[in-house]
Amino acid sequence: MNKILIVEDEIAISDLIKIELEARGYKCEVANDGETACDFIENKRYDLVLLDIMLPKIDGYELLEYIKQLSETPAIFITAKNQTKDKIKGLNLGADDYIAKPFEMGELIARIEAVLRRYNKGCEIQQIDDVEINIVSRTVKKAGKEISLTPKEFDLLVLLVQNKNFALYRETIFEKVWGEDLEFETRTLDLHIQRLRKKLQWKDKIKTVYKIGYMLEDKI
Amino acid sequence: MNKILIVEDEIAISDLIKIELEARGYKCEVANDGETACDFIENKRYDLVLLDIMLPKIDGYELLEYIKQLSETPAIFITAKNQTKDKIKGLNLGADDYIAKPFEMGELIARIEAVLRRYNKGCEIQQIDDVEINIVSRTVKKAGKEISLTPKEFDLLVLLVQNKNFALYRETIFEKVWGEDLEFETRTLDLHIQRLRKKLQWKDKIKTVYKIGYMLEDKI
DNA sequence: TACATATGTATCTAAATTGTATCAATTTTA
DNA sequence: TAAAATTGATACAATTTAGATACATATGTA
Repeated sequence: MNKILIVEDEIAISDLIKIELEARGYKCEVANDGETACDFIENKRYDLVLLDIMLPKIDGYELLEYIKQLSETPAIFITAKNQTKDKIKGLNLGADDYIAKPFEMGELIARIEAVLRRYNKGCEIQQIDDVEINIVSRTVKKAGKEISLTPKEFDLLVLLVQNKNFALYRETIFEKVWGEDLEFETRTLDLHIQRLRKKLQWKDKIKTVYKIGYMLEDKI
Repeated sequence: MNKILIVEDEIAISDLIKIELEARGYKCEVANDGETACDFIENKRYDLVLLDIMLPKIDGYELLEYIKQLSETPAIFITAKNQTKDKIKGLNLGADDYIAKPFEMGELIARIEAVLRRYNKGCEIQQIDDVEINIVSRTVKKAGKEISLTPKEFDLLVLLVQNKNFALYRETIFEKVWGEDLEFETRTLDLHIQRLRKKLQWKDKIKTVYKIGYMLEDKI
């Protein structure tokens, strides 16, 4: 399930987009001004950001730069002005696409899907330190040597990697890896973390966030 | 046999890539500047182009546009700069993937294979080790000697080959080979895998991905 | 009909994965 | 600092899954 942040000051429009996207199975959050958007971006993880250029206080360009500093989250610009200048400026700053108001909802969906598809391409292989994770072949190598992980271990690793530097709640991890069909108050998750740490020799890299859950730390 | 064009002005690097790729069974040609590359692209056919962005005379972006005008050949960008901007620009222009110098050769190979898989270069004849699979005549040879496969076995083999190094879910295999009209919880698939392994002497090459399904492994 | 081939079922066995129980270590909190 | 809460470590048991084998049912062929 992809999570999309909609940054748009016109509530009529943001609501419309939200409804349409949710009908198509996306999970949406709305920020009606730049500050709220900043706050969301700092504290949550999105798969894509829809970004209006004309915003009160902080404008879309600034916001985009900020997003790109923090993460690799793709962004699509929305603007009222159908000006080529804006288009160029947006794309140069790192926007992945651009759509002008008024737009057909179908076109927006198509663009969102194109961008998400494009981003997922590059994600078949993830590299963290000397560990290479191949998501499609479900194999893991450390320093070139293959490490054998069990399915649950692999799924857990992928979740951690895809949310690196982001503390994940035990609850969230259970939901994503086990699918909430398991009792919550057991030592199962800890055990799997333990096994991952051992196999990858990631004693310190997988951090325990006391009373919260776990996090994969990947500083530059 | 896939043909790859390497466009890279640093001869040390282009040579290195060439050697590694040829060791893995790709046929390679090298162009050390944009003009030579143009010339090659006009006159020959490639399955994939590796494209350095920083080139003398004609740069990688221009070259990519030119390639995409002429053909549907997929392209992967190589660049020294690990800048998000470049990444976006490249992908927007139609690059299929992106890799930053310095890179692990293994990662480059994986990305090349991912792109080729995506393009599904529908080669009529596929070669895996000493096994030659002719998809149109539906015949299989191992070390030049014909192996007789049943229809289901052949379909299964083709599916595995066309998705090599890609873990296929049991469910997916059932869907593609049997067309979901078969009970899911049986040992049928396992049995067919077993028969394929025996006939092709591919005990280790067809890997069991525990709790997931099967994968044809074809590295190096 | 008898036979060969292809394909699926049933069943048992071996192996791998996953979870439970328990206690030790660590961190927080009072 | 002591008690409480939380997480780490270890051993083991239960469960799940895939491999192997024998056999059954088609389906077409001589």
